[in-house]
Amino acid sequence: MSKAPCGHSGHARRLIQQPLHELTEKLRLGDRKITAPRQAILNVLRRHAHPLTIKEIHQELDKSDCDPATVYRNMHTLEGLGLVKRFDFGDGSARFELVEGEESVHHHHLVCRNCSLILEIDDCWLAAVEKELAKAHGFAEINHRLEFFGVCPKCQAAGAGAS
Amino acid sequence: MSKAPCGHSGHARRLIQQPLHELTEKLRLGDRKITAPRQAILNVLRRHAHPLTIKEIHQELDKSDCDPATVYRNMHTLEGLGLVKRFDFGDGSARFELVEGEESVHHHHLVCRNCSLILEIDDCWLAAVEKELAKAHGFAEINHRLEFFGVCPKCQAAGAGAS
DNA sequence: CTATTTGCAAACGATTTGCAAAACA
DNA sequence: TGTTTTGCAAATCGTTTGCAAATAG
Repeated sequence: MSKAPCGHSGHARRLIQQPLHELTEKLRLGDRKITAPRQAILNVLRRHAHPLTIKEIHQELDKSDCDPATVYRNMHTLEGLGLVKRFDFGDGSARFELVEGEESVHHHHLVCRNCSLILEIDDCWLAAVEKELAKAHGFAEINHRLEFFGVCPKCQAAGAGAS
Repeated sequence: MSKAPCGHSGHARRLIQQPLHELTEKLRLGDRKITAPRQAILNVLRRHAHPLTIKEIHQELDKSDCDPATVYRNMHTLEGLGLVKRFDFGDGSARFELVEGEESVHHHHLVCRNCSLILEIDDCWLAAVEKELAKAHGFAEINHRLEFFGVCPKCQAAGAGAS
């Protein structure tokens, strides 16, 4: 069916995929050890243009390369170092995506409510809104969490009419 | 200081607060029984202009008026009937807000990362974006989840500099 | 009276944590 | 070698569910 191992596919937004050594370099700069589990996790993330759940990451690790707890711990570590960004699609599982380059290119997703197909949405028009809110309510360091949900073309065709 | 029992306060956006009988009427129309727990829960929600967690709702119920499981079940029921709307601030707990009138007035929130102060944001500029996305990617029934986070004025003053 | 709802306790899934052993630097 | 990290198992947290008793209509 689809080529993505977990049923995800869709927009190949940015497959820039910095080489592994560039990622591990960031670990080093953060005084973090370059362990096998970490390299394995980074490699899994490098293979995907979409955010992955812990379960998806762990399953794709060569035959349980490491314990789930280790994945959880490392996602925190990597998030802290700015190597990955956490997303929340409201389904109870956190999702993680590799951050490219220096800055996290702020973006959102369009997720199929039915098959979980994920499209990356690059544009974000909310910086101006954030400024307005900051001014209007005196808040500082404003950011936002935004995701879109809908039914993808395939699922519309399949479930035509019924749910 | 604030009158809200759980430390929340801020924008008293819409305290329209339809009378209880108007709410229970909706239950009746949905073929749902008007039980004590349900009335109690609706009354708690009626007292707040901001979304509440299950725990907050349960704690405010007169001396454990009902079991937490009952609150969970009822929030599903009420959500299904369109009486409440579910929000997700990404902190692991669902939040529920009473829906006013017939339609849920679509809105978002500005949440203080430090003290959880919640402001209601009425404007939403994303209908147009949803249409664009629908057209561009062939998705149907698009909606979105959007919340803003920041540091409120008080917390800025308090934690000035340090975190 | 009959279907719905509740309370209670057990089950669940995602995530976290304590601790001793294993692995990096 | 000294510190970080891992594996494993147990603990937590929010939420769901099975089932018999209580209750609304």
